[in-house]
Amino acid sequence: MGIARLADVIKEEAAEAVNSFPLRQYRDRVIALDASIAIYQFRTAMPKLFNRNGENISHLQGLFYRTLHLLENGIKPVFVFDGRPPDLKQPLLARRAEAAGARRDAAESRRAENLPRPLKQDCETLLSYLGVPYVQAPAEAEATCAALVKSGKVWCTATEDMDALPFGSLRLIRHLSSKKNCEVEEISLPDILQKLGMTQEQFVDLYILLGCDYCGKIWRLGPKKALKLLQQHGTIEQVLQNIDPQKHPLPANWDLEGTRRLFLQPEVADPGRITLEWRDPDPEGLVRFLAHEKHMNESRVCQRLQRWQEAQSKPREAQPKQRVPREGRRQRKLGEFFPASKRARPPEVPGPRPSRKRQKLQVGTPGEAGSPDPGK
DNA sequence: AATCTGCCTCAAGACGCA
DNA sequence: TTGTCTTGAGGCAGATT
DNA sequence: TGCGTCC
Repeated sequence: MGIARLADVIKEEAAEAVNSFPLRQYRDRVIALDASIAIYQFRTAMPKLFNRNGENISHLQGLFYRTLHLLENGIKPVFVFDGRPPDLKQPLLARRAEAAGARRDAAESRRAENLPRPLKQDCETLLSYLGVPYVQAPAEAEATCAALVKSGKVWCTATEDMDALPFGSLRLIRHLSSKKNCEVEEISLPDILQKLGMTQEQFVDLYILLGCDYCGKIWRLGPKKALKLLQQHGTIEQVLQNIDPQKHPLPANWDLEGTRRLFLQPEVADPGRITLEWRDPDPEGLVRFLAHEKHMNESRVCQRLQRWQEAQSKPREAQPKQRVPREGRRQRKLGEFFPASKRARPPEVPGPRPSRKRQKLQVGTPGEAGSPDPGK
């Protein structure tokens, strides 16, 4: 995969493009996250948590905790859901499916990339109660994240996946989830291009030569040579004319043009038609959904919400100028929602579902909020 | 000596208590 | 009743230039 | 800080 290689190339050849900032620097920033990757992580990295109905709820717990963590830090998250994987990815998915063993039909492999439907709906419901917007991408989530960044609606993409850079995300941050060091690594695409002396088109060519997900790689052409040759000759076509085709055979079915197009003109949600709005989390709805409907441990949910609310009422260290009345924020008191002791659990049945108002894309003002540039 | 490939492994999330 | 074994990163050996 | 637990 080109991902590790690209990270290495950037660190070695364009170290200036990589910086570390404390999470606090991103207060009031809008950050796009690939929902599918996050959810996949929660389902694999966490032990399986089954509620009394036998449903796996790892992803809900993970998403709940992580999102609150972001909100507590003043970050405005936007979750972007994957759409249909591009056709060029089909061979890759098929290969994965084949490697996985039993899966045989194409439909199966197609679905493997997307989240199962109920899973996704649960996440959307949870995000709605958290007051966090989400966007459905027509194809690759990373591509739509990049488009949102380019449009200015979003400050950066948070992902471990380097794909966002060839898609044109101007800023990419990594290690957002690790809570320990609380330091986030930010990679600046313009800085990379400047340092490498490349255009975005050439950068995409570089990514292709490093061996991206969508097409194979040229035999015996590694990161060092690929970079040097591209800087020297400008395009892959020119590079090919300057290497020995015997020693560097092309991969089979190498769709160079298709892959380029995929990165340079990807199918994305139109940022102009998307408005993002954040609301305060709805504690009552969260308890109803997570604890009563999904049977997450109620006291855990309440405890976490309480912590969140305490953080809310604290003055912000990041903006000492702004005097926020200590007690005053318009948060309602938690006690109103939660029975003081957890014994007051309502009867089994969730009853009529909490009105599942689907907020498609919430309307409101984009979180274009200005705080000083964390990037410098 | 530098570079590339292949193969191996490991671990992965967030909480709270000690 | 309940899954799955993916994905990326780092290290090392050995081949190729 | 490390480690057991989360359903």
